[in-house]
Amino acid sequence: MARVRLIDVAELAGVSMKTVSNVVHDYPHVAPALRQKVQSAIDELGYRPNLTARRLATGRTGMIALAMPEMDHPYFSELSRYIAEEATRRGYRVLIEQTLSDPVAERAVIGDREAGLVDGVIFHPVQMGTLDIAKLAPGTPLVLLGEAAMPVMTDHVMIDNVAAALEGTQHLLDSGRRRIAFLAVTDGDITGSTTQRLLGYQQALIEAGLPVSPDLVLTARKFSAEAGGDAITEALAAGLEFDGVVCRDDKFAIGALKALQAAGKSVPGDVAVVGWDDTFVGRYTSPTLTSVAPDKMAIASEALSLLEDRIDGYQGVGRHRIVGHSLAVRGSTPAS
Amino acid sequence: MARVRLIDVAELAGVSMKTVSNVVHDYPHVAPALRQKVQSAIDELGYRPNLTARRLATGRTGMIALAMPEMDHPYFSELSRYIAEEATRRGYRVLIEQTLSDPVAERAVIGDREAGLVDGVIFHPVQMGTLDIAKLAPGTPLVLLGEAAMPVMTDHVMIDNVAAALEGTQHLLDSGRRRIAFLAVTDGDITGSTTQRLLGYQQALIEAGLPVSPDLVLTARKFSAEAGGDAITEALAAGLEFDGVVCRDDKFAIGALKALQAAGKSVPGDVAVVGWDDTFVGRYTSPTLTSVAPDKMAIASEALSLLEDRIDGYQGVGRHRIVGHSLAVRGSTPAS
DNA sequence: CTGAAAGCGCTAACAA
DNA sequence: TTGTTAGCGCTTTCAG
Repeated sequence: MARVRLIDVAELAGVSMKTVSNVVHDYPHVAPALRQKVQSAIDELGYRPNLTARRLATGRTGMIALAMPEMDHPYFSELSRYIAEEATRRGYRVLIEQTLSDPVAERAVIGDREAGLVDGVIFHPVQMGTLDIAKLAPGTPLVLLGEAAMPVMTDHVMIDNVAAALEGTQHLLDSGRRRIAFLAVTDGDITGSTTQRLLGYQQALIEAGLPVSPDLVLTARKFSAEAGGDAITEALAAGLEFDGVVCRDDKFAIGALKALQAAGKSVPGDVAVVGWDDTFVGRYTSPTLTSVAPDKMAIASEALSLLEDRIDGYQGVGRHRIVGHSLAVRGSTPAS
Repeated sequence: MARVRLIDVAELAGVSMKTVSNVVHDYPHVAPALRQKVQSAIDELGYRPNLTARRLATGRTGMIALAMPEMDHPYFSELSRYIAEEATRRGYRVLIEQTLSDPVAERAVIGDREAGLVDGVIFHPVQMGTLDIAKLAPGTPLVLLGEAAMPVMTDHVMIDNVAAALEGTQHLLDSGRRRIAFLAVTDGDITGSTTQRLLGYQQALIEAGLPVSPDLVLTARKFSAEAGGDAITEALAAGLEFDGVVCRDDKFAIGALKALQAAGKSVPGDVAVVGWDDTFVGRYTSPTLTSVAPDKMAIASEALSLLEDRIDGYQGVGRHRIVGHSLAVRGSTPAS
């Protein structure tokens, strides 16, 4: 019960604190006999080093913070898992910071009024612009995730959104679709992901010699499957014709799937659907969902590499890592 | 850059550390003039209190650990979200501990060789029995989640699995189904959730005067949608007839949905399906999934209440909290 | 290869 | 109301 300290072990073993510490840390140069004696003292007392004290002495916490909008959003929960695994592999523990896309919470993540909590932060911003971030960022090592505008001073990991959107659209074009819509979002996307994806979509149309019609860009009112579905339903009601739709997000795509079916359209027969993030859910809708698949594992490991550099003292300018992506082709698009 | 300490602020402001500390903590009795002076010194230096040092001095970390099998499993990610929110509300930060159902990782959660990391632990065990847990549990405040066998010495939050399974089965019976299967899991469920749910299922059958046939208890080989689907497919191939199935888990239910459709059975026409956990995915399958819905928010708040008691020194025997559940009726079962 | 002592930055009891 | 001082438990020079 009463907590045992290093010095207690030292006394029982009849050695100094340093020696006990050496044993605890598996230092090479300790006489076997001593090590033995110390170890049994440790066992007998049930000694467990106090991490807080160690941290104060070393200045390292062995923890990183992972700040993201929602931990139960499929994309973020999947990404978190990989980040957690990678962090564990590298000897860090993960502190979760859920921002719920709240600007105040986002500022708190990096402009934190307290120090010494974590060694570094991996942050997926939604509301904060890169300028804000650069301005507020304290000395804490920081790596940004997601599509925050490129010219940032901070380290940053993302996929090539333009290329990915182009490929997704291309896939639809390959199967003969000609009137392809894009399902975007109105608000809450300051970071420009939608813009970049839209760009890739338009580029694909242009390369195919097709017109880029603003009518075909639908916008959902919020980040939810329902809102995505509503946008589709309204477009259909307004008489818009399209035979394919590239969605900014799997959630939208799922809503779209439902809305299309409700409207009597077959997927992919009448309308083919491409989602984004290759989320777990997309494998269980019907039809299953074709989706742009960011290499989540690569995002996790790149992010941790960059962060670890910073933690180890790297002070250079912001680095940008583009990691791979692919298109997970499933039932919502015809085999091209 | 160079970190600023309390004493630096004190010197600049020409006061003692205690006074600065008072200001930082918003202590009531500080002369306004002094407070002002100290505050500007804080701002000028950009002072931010070092949490690690504070912890060492106070003995409280302000953090709790949340240990669960997989952070990207829909049920756990949803539950985590509520726990994180509740924790934030109560002033705690959440450290994530992903066990991946690995016995070694599970032991590490509570038998940790390090101390002083967190004030308490919320743990959803999969592999560890309650005896193991009780034996290993150090002085750390601990609350268990999930269906670990009841007679534990530790605090524990769960829903009434027997009753919930009974209601789910009852719902099927109400709509006239008579050959109702139960989709269980073979391994990896030491904690007895399956057993309790099976019990409720059987009880419902008995109350309805129906035979309890072991043939109707199907078992998936692992915890995945695929495995759940396979179990259904095999049962169908073996000529088993059933018009309803209660699944131990939404994942199984989702697999079942797919397998039934693949076999040409309509849902809920030919076979009605009930899932468990009322997970996000169930709202986007087709048909949508009827599912037993644990009150996740209640689980989160009860768990935190119990844990906070323990953190505050409560030493009594293990308490068990049964929180509410309901049945989210959707498209996979006919309106009764 | 092992021991002694000086911090790490903050809190809190005790004085003033 | 404000200042002084002794820890919190561990790490880490620097001697021995």
